[in-house]
Amino acid sequence: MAAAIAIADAEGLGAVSIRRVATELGARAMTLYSYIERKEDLLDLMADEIAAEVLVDEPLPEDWREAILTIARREREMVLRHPWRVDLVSQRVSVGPNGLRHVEQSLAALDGLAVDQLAKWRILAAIDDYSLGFIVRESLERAAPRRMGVSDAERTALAEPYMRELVASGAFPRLAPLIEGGVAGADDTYERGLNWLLDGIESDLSGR
Amino acid sequence: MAAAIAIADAEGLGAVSIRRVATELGARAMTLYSYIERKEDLLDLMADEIAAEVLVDEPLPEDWREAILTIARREREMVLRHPWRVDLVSQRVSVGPNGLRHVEQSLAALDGLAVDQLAKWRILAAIDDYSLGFIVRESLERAAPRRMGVSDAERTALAEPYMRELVASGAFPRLAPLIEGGVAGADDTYERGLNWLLDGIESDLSGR
DNA sequence: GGGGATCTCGTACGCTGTATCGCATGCCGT
DNA sequence: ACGGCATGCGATACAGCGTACGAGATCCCC
Repeated sequence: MAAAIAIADAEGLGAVSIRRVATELGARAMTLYSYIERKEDLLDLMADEIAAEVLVDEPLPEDWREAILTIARREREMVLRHPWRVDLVSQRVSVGPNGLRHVEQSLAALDGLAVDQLAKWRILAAIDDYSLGFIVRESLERAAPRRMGVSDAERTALAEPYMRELVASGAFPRLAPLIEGGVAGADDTYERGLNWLLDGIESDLSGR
Repeated sequence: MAAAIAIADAEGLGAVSIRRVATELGARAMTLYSYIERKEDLLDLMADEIAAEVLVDEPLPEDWREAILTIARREREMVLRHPWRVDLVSQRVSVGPNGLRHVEQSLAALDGLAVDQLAKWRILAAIDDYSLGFIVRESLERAAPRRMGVSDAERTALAEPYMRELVASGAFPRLAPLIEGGVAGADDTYERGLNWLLDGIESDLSGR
């Protein structure tokens, strides 16, 4: 598991093959099958292993919003450390021990709220959905240049006239200025969206 | 492209191999390489093709929240029709013509808002992130039973004692009742979360 | 010391994406 | 009408994948 995670961290999930992991361990491919039944099991184990990294050790803040933000930040940081996590997101339901501990801790963050468990569950689901979406998109944007390999400048060069044509076509009057100007923006995007969502939840809780 | 989409709809993205698509077209594998350079190109084309399905034909509602909801619903419906879309989400940045038209239309939904383009961009990003996260999670949950194939009952049988042990262990006091009771819940989860987010955005816009 | 269980892994099968190259076809200029 | 060339199809092949099967080696226990 540790070997597989090391490979994935360094070279991406695509580099994690049974043979490769075995080699890294000084063994042969089929040896791994003494410990796992299929490759998917290894992926599940990897996911749960890094899920431990989002667990908050110190006591959670009293304020539920601060508690949620603390956890959410750790989720994001974890994925930045292990970008391959997003590749698993769309294909494996991960409910290992550490994943469950994380859910339990997220529920604990809402201890102060005077609503029933189901309501808390729904609140968490919404927050998780936003987090997941943001993290996937962020990861993708970070990975995009790297994925293109050496062709980075080349792709940009190819994209240039394409963009220029789009702008010139006049079919995208609202999008065009954003492309031309670039959408740099500060890096507080994650927390801004999260706070919008928390604001909405809070105002709903307080009877709107 | 149409052949590939048909295969993916019916059997999942995993069934879309070059040979398979070629066979479906009465051709041989290498023939496809006359039209695409690599398989990734085909995937990009497929993604942009179905992106057309989220474009709203009729005029958008005046109210920006209604307009956003209209578009968001179409996104979700599209992915329900083509669940394999989520498999692409974590590996391809898709900016084909239809994808761009979709972005332009989303910006148009915010025409009524009195903020600059960058602010609109940020609002859209937050909404998109939530949508993406929800849709990925929903898709995953729908796919999970199917993915396990015949072992559906078998897996449930395996999971049963595991869950029982978790509940009994007392390590998950908040999670346990949710597991025991099941988390059915109504199916308006998507729009509830979306509305929370829109509430937060709106109150921010109105000067809080 | 014998025997049974356990762990390792050599081999092989069917699958993947795609590089290379031979062939057949059709169009074009003379 | 005919020769030559461009174009597109596809056969073959290669390196890689996950993993089923079963042989061999090792270790432990009676």
